[in-house]
Amino acid sequence: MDKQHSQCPVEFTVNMVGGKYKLVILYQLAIHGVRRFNELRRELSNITPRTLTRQLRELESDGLINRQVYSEIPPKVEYSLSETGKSLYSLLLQFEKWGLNYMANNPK
Amino acid sequence: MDKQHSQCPVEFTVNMVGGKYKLVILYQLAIHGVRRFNELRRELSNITPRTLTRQLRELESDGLINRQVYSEIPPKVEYSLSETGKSLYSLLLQFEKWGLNYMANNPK
DNA sequence: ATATATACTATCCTTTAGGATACCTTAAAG
DNA sequence: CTTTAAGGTATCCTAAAGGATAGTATATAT
Repeated sequence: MDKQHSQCPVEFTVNMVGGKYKLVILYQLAIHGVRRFNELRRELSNITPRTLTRQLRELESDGLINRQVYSEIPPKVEYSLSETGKSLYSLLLQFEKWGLNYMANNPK
Repeated sequence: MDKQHSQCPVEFTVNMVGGKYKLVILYQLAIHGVRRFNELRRELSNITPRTLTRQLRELESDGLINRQVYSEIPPKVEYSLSETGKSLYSLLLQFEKWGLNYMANNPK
C-alpha cells in the first residue's frame, strides 16, 4: 500500500483507515470498547468472514487495534482499540457527526 | 453505491468521501479555495486525467464541490467547495492533524 | 449420536477502482 | 504552419477489494 511514501498527511491517514469497512470497525470498537468477531460481523451486516478477518488483520498490523485471544473452546477473541487507535477518536466522531447532520438535512 | 441505504452515519460518510483521492481533493480545495483541473493533477501526482475527472464528477453530483466553467479558449474550469463541502472542514483538519501527529511520532 | 457455538481458513469468482495511452478542440503565440 | 495550452474523452487493461460458499477444530449441551 506504500504507506511510507505519502508526503501529504491527509493521504497518509486515508491510507491507514481507508476502505469500505475500517472506519466502521474502529467506530464500533470506540463505542463498545471491546468486540468479538461475530459481534462485529452482525454489526457490519454485509461483511463476509473472509473480508472481516482481513480488515482486522490489517488494522492490527498497522497498530490501530489489539487482538486478545483466550485459550478456550469454543474460541474467544476480543478486539479493542490500541492507544494509537484511540487517537482516532475525534476523527471518528467527526464522521458520525457529519453523517448524522447530512442525513437530518437531506431526509429520506 | 447505495448511499441512501446506509443506516450507520459513519458508513454513510465513508460512502460520500471514501476512495483513494476524494479527501485529498477536498483538502486541496479547502486549503486553496479554488483549484483548476491541472493544478489538482499536479498536486495529486499520480492521478490520471480519467480518474481525476471521475472523482470530480462524483464529488459534484454528490453536491460537495462546485464546477465553474468559463467560456474561454483555452478552457478554464474552476473547482471549489460547495457549502456542503465546506461543512467537511473540521473532518479534513482531523485527517491532516492525525497524519501529521502519526508521522511525527513514527519518523522515517 | 447430533447439534451448536466460535473464530476462523480455503478456494474460487465478480466487481470496482484505477492506470496507460492516445486523441480532441480552438485560439493565440512563435 | 507548428507548438502550446487547458480540460477534458475514448478505449483498453490490470490490480485490488470484496463476495459466496464450504469446511475445520473442539468442547459442551441435548
